Amino acid sequence: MSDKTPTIYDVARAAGVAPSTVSRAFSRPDRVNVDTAAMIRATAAALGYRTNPLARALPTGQTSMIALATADITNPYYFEIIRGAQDAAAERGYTTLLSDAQESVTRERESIERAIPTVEGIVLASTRMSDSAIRMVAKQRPLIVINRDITDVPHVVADHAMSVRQAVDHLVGLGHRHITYLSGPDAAWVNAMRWRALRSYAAEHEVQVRRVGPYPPTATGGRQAAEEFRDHRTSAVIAYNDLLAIGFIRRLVSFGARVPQDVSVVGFDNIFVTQLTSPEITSVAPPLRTLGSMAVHNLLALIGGASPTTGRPLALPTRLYARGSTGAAPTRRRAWRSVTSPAPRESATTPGNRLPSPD
Amino acid sequence: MSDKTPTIYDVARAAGVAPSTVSRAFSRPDRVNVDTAAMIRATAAALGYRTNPLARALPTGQTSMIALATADITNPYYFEIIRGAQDAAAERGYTTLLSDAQESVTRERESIERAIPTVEGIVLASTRMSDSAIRMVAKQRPLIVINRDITDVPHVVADHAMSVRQAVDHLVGLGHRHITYLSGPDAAWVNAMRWRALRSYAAEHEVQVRRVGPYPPTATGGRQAAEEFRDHRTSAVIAYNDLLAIGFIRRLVSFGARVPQDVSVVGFDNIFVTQLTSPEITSVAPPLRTLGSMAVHNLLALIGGASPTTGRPLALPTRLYARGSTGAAPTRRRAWRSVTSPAPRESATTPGNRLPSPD
DNA sequence: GTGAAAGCGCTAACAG
DNA sequence: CTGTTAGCGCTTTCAC
Repeated sequence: MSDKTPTIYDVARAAGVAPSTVSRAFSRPDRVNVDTAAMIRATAAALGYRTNPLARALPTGQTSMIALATADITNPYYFEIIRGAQDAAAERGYTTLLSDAQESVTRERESIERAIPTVEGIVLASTRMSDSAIRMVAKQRPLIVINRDITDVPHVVADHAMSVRQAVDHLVGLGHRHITYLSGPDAAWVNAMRWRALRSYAAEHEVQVRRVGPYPPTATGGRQAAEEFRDHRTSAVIAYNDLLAIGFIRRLVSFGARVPQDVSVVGFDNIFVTQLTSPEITSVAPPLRTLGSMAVHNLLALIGGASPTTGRPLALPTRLYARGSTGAAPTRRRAWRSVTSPAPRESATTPGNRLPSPD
Repeated sequence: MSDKTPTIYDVARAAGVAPSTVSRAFSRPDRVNVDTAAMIRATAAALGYRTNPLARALPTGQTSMIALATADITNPYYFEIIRGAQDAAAERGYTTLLSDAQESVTRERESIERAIPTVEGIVLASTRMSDSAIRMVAKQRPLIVINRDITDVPHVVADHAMSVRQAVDHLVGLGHRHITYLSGPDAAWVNAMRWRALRSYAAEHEVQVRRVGPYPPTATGGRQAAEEFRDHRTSAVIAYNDLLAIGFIRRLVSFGARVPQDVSVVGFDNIFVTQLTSPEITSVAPPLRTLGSMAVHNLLALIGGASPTTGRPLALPTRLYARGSTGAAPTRRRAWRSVTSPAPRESATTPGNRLPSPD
C-alpha cells in the first residue's frame, strides 16, 4: 500500500485493464463498455483514486477554471455578482478564481496576467482598464465584461436607462421636481450612462436636474458631497451608489437636515448596508446575481466555441426598493431644523473607513 | 510565425541552446551562466514566451496556489483577512484561491475537496467543519486554521481574552455594572471563548454578566435578541459580533430605547459597517489583516518544509474602538422614552437582509 | 470496445 | 555550466 496518490496506472493494474481505458472511463464514459466502466470506477474508488486536474489540463488545456476579476473584493457591490458567477461556474464543474485589484490598475493587470495561463476564460467585473487593454486580454482568452459596453467585446449589462427611470418616477411620484445627481468617478462607465439617461429622462418630465461631483464612490465621498450640497439644495437627490448616499445622508443629518422630510435620497446597487442605516436607503437594484451568472454562462459558451457575436446583448431589468430615505416633497422650502442634539460622533480617523465602489 | 504559444523548445531552438537550459534560465537562474541566461531571457521575450505554470506543476507539484476557505465571502468579517492573506501570498508569488462555503458545511467540504489537488496548502478561516474533518484535510495538505484552537493542527488566533477585557474595561469605565452577552452560534469556537473569558473576567471585577441566545450572527439575529432583552434589561450589552449589535440596536431604538443613554452596546470585529450606522458602533477589532497574513506566512513555511510544531502559537492583540454606541451608565434605571415618532420602517421582506458572520 | 504508444511543457537527475 | 534523457499523470490517435 503505497502512500502516494494513486494514478490511472495503479487503477489499471488493479482492474486488469489498460491505463487508457481507465482514462476513458473517467473522461469519456460513453466510449467504454458500461460494465468495464463500472468495474473501473469501483476499483478506483477502492484505491482512493481521483483524477488529477493538473495532469488533465496539460494535454487538453482544460483547467476547469475561470477568473472573475473585481476592482475591490471588499466592495459589497460584488457580493451578488460573485455568488451568481460562482454558482453558475460550479454548476458546470468550473472553479472560479477570484482576483482582487484593490482599486489599482497595475494590480489588476498583473493579477490578470498571472491568471491567464491557468484559466480558460475571464469575467471582468467593473474593470478599471482601458478599452484597448481589455481587447488585448480578449485576444488571449475568451472574455466577458460586466456592465461596460465595449464594441466587439461580449458583455452583459443592466438596463441603466430603466434604473434611472425608476428612480425618477419614484421621486416624481412623491412630488419632487428638482433633483441633484451626486456623480461617481468619471472613469466609471456606468456613471456616464446614468447621468446621460437622467438628463434626457428628466427633460421629458419637466424635472430639473443638476449634477455635482465627481466624488469617490464611498461614504467619505458622500460626506464631501453633503458639504457642497448644503449651499445648493434640492428636495431630492440621486446618488451614484449606495455608499455615496449613506455618507451624504449622515453628514446632511449632522447639519440638521431631516431625511426624508427635508431631502429625499435614492441610491443605486441595493447593497445590504442600505438596510442597516437609519433611515434605510431607497435604492435601485441591478440584477447583480443574474449579471454574474449570465456572464459565466456566456463565457462558458464562448469557451465551448460559440461565436462571440450572437446578436446585441440585452439589458437586464432593474428594480427599485422604496425605503425610508425617500418621502413626499416638502410643500414649501423651509430652513433645516437647527441641530438640537450634538451631531453624532464621526470617527473619521478610524481605519477601514474607505470602502470604494466601482461599476 | 506560429500562433501557438511558444514553449521552451521554441526558445531553445531560437537561442541555440538545449531546452533544459532554457528551463533552468527561468526556474534556477543561479545554475546558468549569467550571459547565457540573459541571452535566453532576451530571445524568450522576443518570442513572447512565458512559463506555463501548469506544465511546471506536473513534475514538481508546485502550483504556486494556496486556498483560503471562508464560510461566506459576503461577510465583511473576512475582508481584512482576505487582504492580508492575498498580499502575503502575492508577495511570495502565490495565487490565492478563494473558496466560499456559503454557510454550508457540505459546500465547504466539496470546495475544499476540489481545491486540494490544485493547491499546495490551505488556510481555513472560521470553518464550520468538525475537528476530525479538519485533521483529515490536514493530512492531505499543509494547513493553517484561523481563530480556532485545534490540538495538533497549526493555527493563528486573536487574543480573545484580551478582546473581552477591553470591552469590559471600557464599559466598567463608563460606570456599567451589569452586562448582557448576546451569544453567537454554539458551533462558533470564538463564541465559546468569549463567553468563558467574559464570565471569568467579570467575576474578578464585581460585574454581573448574563448570557442570552444563541442567535444567528446577523442583523436579524440582533433583532431577535432585542425582543428578549426587552424584558431583561441591563445598562450594557456585549454582542458576539457587529452585525448582531447593529440589528439589536435598531430594534431597541424602535422600542423607544436610546443608545447609548439607556443602553450601551459593544460589538466585535470592527467591520466597516460599524461606521455607517447611527450611532456608530463601539467595537473590538481583532487584527484581521495580520491574522490573514500570518496564516499565509506560516502556511508557506509549512509548505517549505518547516516543522508544524514550532512552539505554542501566540495570541494576537486586539484593540477597542470607542464610538457612539457606548456611553455613561444611566444614574438610575428609568423607563424607555415612549415612541414619539413612528418606528423606522423595517424592510424585513427585502432580500439580502441576511448577512451571517462566522469567526 | 480496448490496448499500445506518442506526446502536452516542463523539470530533474546524470553525464560530460 | 550545459546537453541528454527520462519521466510527471493524463489524453488521444491509431490499430486490433
